[in-house]
Amino acid sequence: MDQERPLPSVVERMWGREPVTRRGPRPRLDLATITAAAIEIADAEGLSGVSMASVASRVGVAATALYRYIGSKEDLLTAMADGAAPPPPEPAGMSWRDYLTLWTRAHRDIVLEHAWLLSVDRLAPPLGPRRLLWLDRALAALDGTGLDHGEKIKVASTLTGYALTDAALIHSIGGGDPTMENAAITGAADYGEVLAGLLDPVAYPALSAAMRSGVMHGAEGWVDDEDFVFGLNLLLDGVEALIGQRASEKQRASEKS
Amino acid sequence: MDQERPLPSVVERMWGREPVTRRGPRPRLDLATITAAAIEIADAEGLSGVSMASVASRVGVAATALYRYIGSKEDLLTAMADGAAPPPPEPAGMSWRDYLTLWTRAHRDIVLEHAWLLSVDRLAPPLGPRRLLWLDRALAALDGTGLDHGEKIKVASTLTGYALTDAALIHSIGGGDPTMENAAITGAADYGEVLAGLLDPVAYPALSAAMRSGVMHGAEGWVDDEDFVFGLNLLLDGVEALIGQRASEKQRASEKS
DNA sequence: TAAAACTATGAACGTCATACACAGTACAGG
DNA sequence: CCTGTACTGTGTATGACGTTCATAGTTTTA
Repeated sequence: MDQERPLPSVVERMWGREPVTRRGPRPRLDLATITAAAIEIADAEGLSGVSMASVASRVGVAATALYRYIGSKEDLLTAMADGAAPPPPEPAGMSWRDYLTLWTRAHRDIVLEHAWLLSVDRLAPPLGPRRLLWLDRALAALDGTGLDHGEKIKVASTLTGYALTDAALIHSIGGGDPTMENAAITGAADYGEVLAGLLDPVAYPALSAAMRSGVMHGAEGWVDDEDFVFGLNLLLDGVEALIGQRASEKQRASEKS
Repeated sequence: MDQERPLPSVVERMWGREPVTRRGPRPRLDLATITAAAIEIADAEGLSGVSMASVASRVGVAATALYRYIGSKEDLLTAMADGAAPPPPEPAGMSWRDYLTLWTRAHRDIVLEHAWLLSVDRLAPPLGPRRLLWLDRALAALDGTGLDHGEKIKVASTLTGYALTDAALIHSIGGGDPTMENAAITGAADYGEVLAGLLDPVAYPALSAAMRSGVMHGAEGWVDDEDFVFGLNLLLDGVEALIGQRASEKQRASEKS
């Protein structure tokens, strides 16, 4: 019943806890170089280019050698998802709102730079050191707002979800990377036209009205930073309202005493 | 240059546009029964149980017969993602806010019932008839709020993202389905403990403070409906503020005239 | 009745993740 | 210094899977 839970060994390795034995040949690899290689491949060729064989050959070993470091390909993907995150921006005296805006946008940009994250990230709570550092900074930004720990975490995870949603939208509509894999739609204009052609105005009254109105026509940037800020502000306005509510609660309590 | 864009043939078939030829043996299948079979398998065994062979055998044909109806497994997954959506709730005289709350929760519940959607859904804009019906109803609920079409769409897509985020959170933390595939974490209590054990309080000050505070301890429902409503209200408060802003703009314009 | 158009089949291929036995290598203790 | 031990990378093998293709069978059209 201690904290001696086995814990996925990949997670251990992500935290630098490589096994401590000093016997046999010195390992030629470590988890970091493996994941770095895998990330490079995924960035260049998409996730479908990432196979055990391709990663192994990039780091110069046989395919099966990787299994000395990771238990399965799933583990590799988990490690990649953490490894793709750079250090978070530091909240150098910014307001919580400015920082979280910056934080969320940066988060989204990472996903856009590594579009394969959209296919890897199951939105599961992170366990790797890099992703947790991001979480930490978001919580830190909310210090002094009167929110409790649970609320802060929920705010952060909601913002994470928003970053992912926005990235997915930009990627699937505007993007059109050459390395894109599920390129169902090639541009915003197409999407609007296709929909307009498919929709029965009786069964889909509101949607076909929207399509006829010409939103989404004109591919150039109907999903742009303004739209990102738009949706984000919906959230942050809500957060701000909550903070105000907590503050007034606290004030009322102090008046009472 | 007409709207005669080829359009993924799966999409055509999702809309019931099966080819019209009347020669040769009558087809024994159609896309709907194939996707229904695939969805049943995915619900029962998870996404990894869904192979061309397993789906084909469930509908009683050889594996390769499926390729008469779908171009690839990717197409099958696309069709599954649409087919898993039941008809949306109808806004029987509800306020936009009540309806969107209902809508988002129902959306999330669908994802929870079909957890494999988390791995299939790339958050790409939908093209199938069922998913678009959901979108239509959300837009319809926002009629009369003064928002323009683009804003309505952005609100709906933000809510979609929120539903997915929340479903992912519940699934990965609380869930613990037997059919779960990437069961990295088995319960909320574990998550908090594991994190508390891993974190260096110096490098992760805010996060380890949160962990020490005991949030996330006690697996029973730290992610519950209250939390869902909490985050959702952040969003809806923002939407409400926007609607108010649009309304006052309109009023000012009419005063001026 | 014959051709045409379409359907399902079975075999075959290439790719991939992964298991396993083996060979080589470095440290520990005598 | 030397031997055992524990660990690392390799090669081969296997089974599952997605997909292609030629073929045989079936229904409609002419």
